[in-house]
Amino acid sequence: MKFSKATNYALHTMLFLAAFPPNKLIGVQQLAERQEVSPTYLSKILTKLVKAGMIESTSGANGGYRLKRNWEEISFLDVIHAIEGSASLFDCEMNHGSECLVQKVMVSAEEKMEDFLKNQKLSEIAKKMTVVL
Amino acid sequence: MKFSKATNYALHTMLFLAAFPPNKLIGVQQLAERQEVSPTYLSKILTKLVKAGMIESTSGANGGYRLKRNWEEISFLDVIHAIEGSASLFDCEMNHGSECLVQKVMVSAEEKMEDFLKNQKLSEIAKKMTVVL
DNA sequence: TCAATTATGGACTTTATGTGCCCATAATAA
DNA sequence: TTATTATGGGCACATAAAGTCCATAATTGA
Repeated sequence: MKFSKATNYALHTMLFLAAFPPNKLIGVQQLAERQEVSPTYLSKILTKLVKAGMIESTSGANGGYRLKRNWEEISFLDVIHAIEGSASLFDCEMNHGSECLVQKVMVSAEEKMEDFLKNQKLSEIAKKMTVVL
Repeated sequence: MKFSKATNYALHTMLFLAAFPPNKLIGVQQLAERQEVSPTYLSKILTKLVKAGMIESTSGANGGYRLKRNWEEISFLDVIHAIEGSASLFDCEMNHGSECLVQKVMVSAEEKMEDFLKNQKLSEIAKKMTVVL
């Protein structure tokens, strides 16, 4: 039961882009260097963010990534779901058909965490950060 | 990012024991049959609960497991920590030394979930359950 | 005391997933 | 056209979860 490193990379990348000059493109090379991760691996993660509609990419020389217009409303939870999926953290598997009380409690617990993460907007957190560009 | 099946088995076992006649011992065989899991695997999980001080075991014929005296105060979170450990769900690993804002947000989120689980006492949940002994 | 029963612990296999790399392909700019 | 950059498939490695097998210890009952 751990958040993946991929989620960590995704969150850091999004916050970095939030502090980066808007509309300016930045390549996966530079993003990868900052986080000390291989560009090939990071690019897989970025592709997921593209498909989730959070960032957009441009191929070719001087290409790269940048945030999409609606980025100010993107929350930590959105990023996490884009990388890890949105499935419940707890599967009961027993009690086929009938509802499981354990499951209900666990799902409620998970919702407490998600409600919090839903309110952590990238734009708000980025303001609090000191990013060295 | 998933809770393990082991945690599921542990929670179900604890709730079953809570609905079982107190002081009466029940063997791993019967507990395993209920949950459709192999007795050898379940016994590893039960040993963790014993070491965490939640249940006690007796070897030999007619031996088995039962709750310890303080069981009414045991929460879901206690059981989860006994099985999965108490480490944070999120490790930043970057920003050696300096604090990471992403890490702080994630830890806060985790605490929201844990605060909820801390208040879900086995005794309370067991009351709401219909267990067929 | 002996045999049956039950938990404990070590070592192992299997399976799944995360992490990371390599290379071919597509798209774009100079 | 060539250099650059993203995309995608496939492969390899590491790690952890899930589960098995067997030896050992403890306890009960005959």
